[in-house]
Amino acid sequence: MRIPMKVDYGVRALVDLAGQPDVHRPVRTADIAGRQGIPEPYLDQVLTTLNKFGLITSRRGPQGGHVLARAAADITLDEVVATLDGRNPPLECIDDATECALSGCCAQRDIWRDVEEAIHAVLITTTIADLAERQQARTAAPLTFAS
Amino acid sequence: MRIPMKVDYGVRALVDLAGQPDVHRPVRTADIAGRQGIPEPYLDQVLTTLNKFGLITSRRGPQGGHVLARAAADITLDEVVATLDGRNPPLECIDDATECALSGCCAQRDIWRDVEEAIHAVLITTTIADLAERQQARTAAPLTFAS
DNA sequence: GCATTGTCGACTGGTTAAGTGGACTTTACC
DNA sequence: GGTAAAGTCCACTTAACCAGTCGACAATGC
Repeated sequence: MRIPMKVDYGVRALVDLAGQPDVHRPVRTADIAGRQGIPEPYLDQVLTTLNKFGLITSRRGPQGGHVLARAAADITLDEVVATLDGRNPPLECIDDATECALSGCCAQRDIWRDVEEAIHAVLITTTIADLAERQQARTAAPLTFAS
Repeated sequence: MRIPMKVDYGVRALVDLAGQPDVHRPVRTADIAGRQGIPEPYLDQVLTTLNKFGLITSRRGPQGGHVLARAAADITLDEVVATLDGRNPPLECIDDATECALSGCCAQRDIWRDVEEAIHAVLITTTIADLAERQQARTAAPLTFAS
């Protein structure tokens, strides 16, 4: 039951983009990687798939970089997960009943589906904008216990 | 976000045991594997760890096999997952804040924790007995659309 | 044309899902 | 009581997948 690193990195990158002062100026992979502590060559792959699926738009060359393709408030976490994790159901049989001969009378299947829906419920109600906002509130007024 | 096969198999095996007419007679690995469509040598490993962590008790030799160590109603899915999947948090930083230098002001962390808790909530309210009951209701009165 | 930056593919190391073979334990039978 | 068979237990191997690295290529701007 782990969140793939791809997803974590992808969300972090999108939040980073959403938090830029000028949302239309492209941000370089290296900058995001540096700020977010992500191995750059790997982030590279993640951003490429985000671009391919239309969550960001990327421009090459000098002054190139990545920009959110849509308003941050329009990008739900659920969509990011689906894009990067390839719409994987938690178990094969949940989407494809033929995968398991016992599906017809399988009690577990309901439970795993409940789990999936519980996850879905959390992810669909959260947008990149929510996270960026929360993030900014924290960095602006960091918790200083020792002041 | 996948359920490991170990977990699926483990749950299936426990439900199988709970559904036996005589709960105190040991059931062989091969029988469970056959009924549930699980590769036998792999189920073997799963049952061994379930035994090691006290969810079942196993006896070797002729007439040997596996028996639930406790009442099926006392075994929650959450416990099975924890036993077989080794209490993995969805992301390192959730249990161990030192894992990520940015934890202090990381907005995502809350969300992943919400996801974890949503999963937990489903799993902790479901017991092996629930599943066994549901299972028996289905096999007893299967859906016969064409009658 | 050349530096800069994203894109793409191959490659490596670790983890998971399985399969294989053998050791160990208990029971039944003679 | 000794022995063979029926079982679980345990260590090793293989194949596939994920995380991460590296290097060649393509596009863009000056």
